[in-house]
Amino acid sequence: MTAYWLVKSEPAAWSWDDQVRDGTTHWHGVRNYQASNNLKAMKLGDLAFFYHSVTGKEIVGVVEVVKLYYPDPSDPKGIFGMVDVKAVKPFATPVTLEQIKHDDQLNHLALIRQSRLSVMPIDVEAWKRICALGGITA
DNA sequence: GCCAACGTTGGC
DNA sequence: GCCAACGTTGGC
Repeated sequence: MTAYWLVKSEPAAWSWDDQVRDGTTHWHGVRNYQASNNLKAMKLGDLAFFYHSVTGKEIVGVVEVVKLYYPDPSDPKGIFGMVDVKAVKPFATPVTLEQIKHDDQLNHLALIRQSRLSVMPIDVEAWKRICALGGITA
């Protein structure tokens, strides 16, 4: 059973274009227990929305989990881990934070309620709805 | 173990 | 650029 997620990245640091160019990458740098626990819960083949935070504030594409949680070598304390993700497809139309905030079926998401969380689960209904808004098939 | 101080994220 | 939210750190 595929689970669905959302991961955030500031495009100035790491953008969807960077992700597409490099294909498969290490989702390193998470330094928050809740986000890290979400990474830990990801399974191979799970899908995640790729969200541009700060600049853009919109979901721009879909990535797939291709390697399970393992230690993040960039964490000097060796506490946090990461997964590997691969670009799957871009949204035909990016779905903005503004849209999600004003959508009765979507404004329950942690993206709105917990704005600082950088890795979060997305329920199936919300996944389907956002895919529809983005002009892609779920 | 509490809590004040501090640092970071991310929307506005 | 500001600041609210909130997680982390460290003194006690």
